[in-house]
Amino acid sequence: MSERVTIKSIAKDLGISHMTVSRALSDHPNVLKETRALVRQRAAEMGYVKSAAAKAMRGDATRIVGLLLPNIVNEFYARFANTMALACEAKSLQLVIHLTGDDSHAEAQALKRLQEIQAQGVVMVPAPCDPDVVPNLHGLKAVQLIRQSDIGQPVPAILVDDAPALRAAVASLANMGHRDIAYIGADQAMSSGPSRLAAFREGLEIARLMRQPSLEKTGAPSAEIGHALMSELLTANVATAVVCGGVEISNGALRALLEADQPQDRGVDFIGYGDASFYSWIGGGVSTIFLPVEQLATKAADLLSEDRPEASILNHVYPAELIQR
Amino acid sequence: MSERVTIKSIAKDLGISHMTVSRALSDHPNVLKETRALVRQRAAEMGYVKSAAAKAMRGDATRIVGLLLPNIVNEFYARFANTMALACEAKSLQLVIHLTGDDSHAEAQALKRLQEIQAQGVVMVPAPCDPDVVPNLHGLKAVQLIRQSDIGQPVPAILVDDAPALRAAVASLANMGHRDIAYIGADQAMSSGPSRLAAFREGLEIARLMRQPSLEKTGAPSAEIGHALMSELLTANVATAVVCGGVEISNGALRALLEADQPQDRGVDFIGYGDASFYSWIGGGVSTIFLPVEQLATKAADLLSEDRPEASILNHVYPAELIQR
DNA sequence: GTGAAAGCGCTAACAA
DNA sequence: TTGTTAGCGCTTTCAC
Repeated sequence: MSERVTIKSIAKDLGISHMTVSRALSDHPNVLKETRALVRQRAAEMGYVKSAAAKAMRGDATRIVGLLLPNIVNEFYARFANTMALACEAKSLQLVIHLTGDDSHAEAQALKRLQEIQAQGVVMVPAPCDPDVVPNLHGLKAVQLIRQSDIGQPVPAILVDDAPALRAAVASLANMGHRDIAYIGADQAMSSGPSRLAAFREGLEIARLMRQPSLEKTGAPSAEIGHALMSELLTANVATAVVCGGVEISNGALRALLEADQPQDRGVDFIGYGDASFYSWIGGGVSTIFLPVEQLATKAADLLSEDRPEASILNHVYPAELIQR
Repeated sequence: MSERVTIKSIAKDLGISHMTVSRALSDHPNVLKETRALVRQRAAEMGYVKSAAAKAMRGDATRIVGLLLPNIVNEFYARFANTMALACEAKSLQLVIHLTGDDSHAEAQALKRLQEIQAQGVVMVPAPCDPDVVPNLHGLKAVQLIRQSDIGQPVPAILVDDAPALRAAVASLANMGHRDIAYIGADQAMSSGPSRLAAFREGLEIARLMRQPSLEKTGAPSAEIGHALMSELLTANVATAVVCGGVEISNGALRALLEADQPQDRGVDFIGYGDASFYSWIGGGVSTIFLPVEQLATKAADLLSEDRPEASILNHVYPAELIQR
């Protein structure tokens, strides 16, 4: 294939200095209009593209940011990625996506690769920390998402406060007359697991309902587990309502419910977690705890592109919202 | 913040030549074991990371590949991105995702950015071509996905052949006794629109059924349109079965169907398009035309990482599959 | 086994 | 207005 077109090759082709070419292509004032036009045309003809590598080596910002997610099929992450990708296009940032599978080794690897290409920053859902691997981000501007984990530096976090929504979920069910409200959520593997369960319990307390350990089901955050836990609940046939604490788990649980039950005469009231698109209509609409994904993603993009020195080691907390359907 | 750590700064720190540092860090044979150990340790302490820019400038491969998608919320694209991201991690490639929104201007822009960073290749769902913008990819190795569109060079394409599955869908409905089978799909804005409709018509012909123009509904590929077209169909109340030709459209149509209809006594048999996760269980399971996303994505990653010169301007066609539920 | 020089593509700073 | 020089971080080539 043809050789790479550089400002020097253009300069040679035109019999001028490569600096004139550089200036012409960079809109420097000190170039004759005619020269500039000539250069630009020839550059276009020859198929010139700036070398990002050369610019990066001179210290220019790369306009590359990273996004570390456990996966991207989970609808929450997919929507986050989508929104953030859009925000990045708008800010003319390139988005490098790494999937970590919640593995801290993969995470460390991804961070290293991002540093190598001098990414300007990274938004990461920190993997459950493995003390074995210390993800040292030497100077890389990082923003933690959803979860907070101690990596070397203190970094800002974008978090969701779902406690009020969870309490509201319990309250609304209690108001409907439910007394046997179950909870299905993630276990303590993630810090969010216990805190959601705690919020659920607070909700019970506020409603002056008894805690029933047999109605609190937790497990790994996956649709399969959610399905299994919900099935257990349905078999036991004690609970009259369920609140979910986890996106995947909610999907699985909902599936178990709809498989067992007809929407018409459903015996169990259900409040999901997350904003899967079909919640809005399936079975007449599923009440759910809505996470403000778009806001989170927009904020993340803002934090990365904003250049303020060290102003914001703050946490940015967005409230989840109970959507009743 | 601290200055960037380079081989030179390490060398100065250690009082040796930067070449020795380079060799030590690159596992060159000609370095004293002790020196190597010393250098590596100091490098780790100082937080050294290789400059990808410098390596790129010397002509080394960047190990960066691009992925251009219309969006990433569409479950098909999300799954594709997920699989390809995983494949890239496995091949230690970095994945840069650009969302084009099917806009050829955004597409051209994204391609340019990828060239600037010397991406090794790009997998792209070509935007409906706007003769205004010519997305010239000067030497960038490209692979087209799903759709085929004439960009400067001839490039390989990864395509889905859904015609057999569409015909099979019609056949299976005909076998069930349906005579008034409707079609809801994308219109001619995409090349896939007409070809799917054609396959549907072939299916009718094979089954010796009459074409009924009023039962062929097409429109823009969106869930809203799918919902609207399905609603029209239900109102008209002529069709006893529906085949979809489009992921988004299928989702919308299914929604309209489930809103109107109870799964039990459904009067309309439905065959969707795509592999949204809830198809497997919603309403007792939705028959659908399954697209082999994982295969496509794996193939795409392979094509980009394989280094064979120009061997494969071939198209790689994968058959869609009718899944009966 | 180690070091010095050169050059990848680009632009700031100076020279003409 | 245009040209020359130097250097960003790295490795290949050639000395030592």
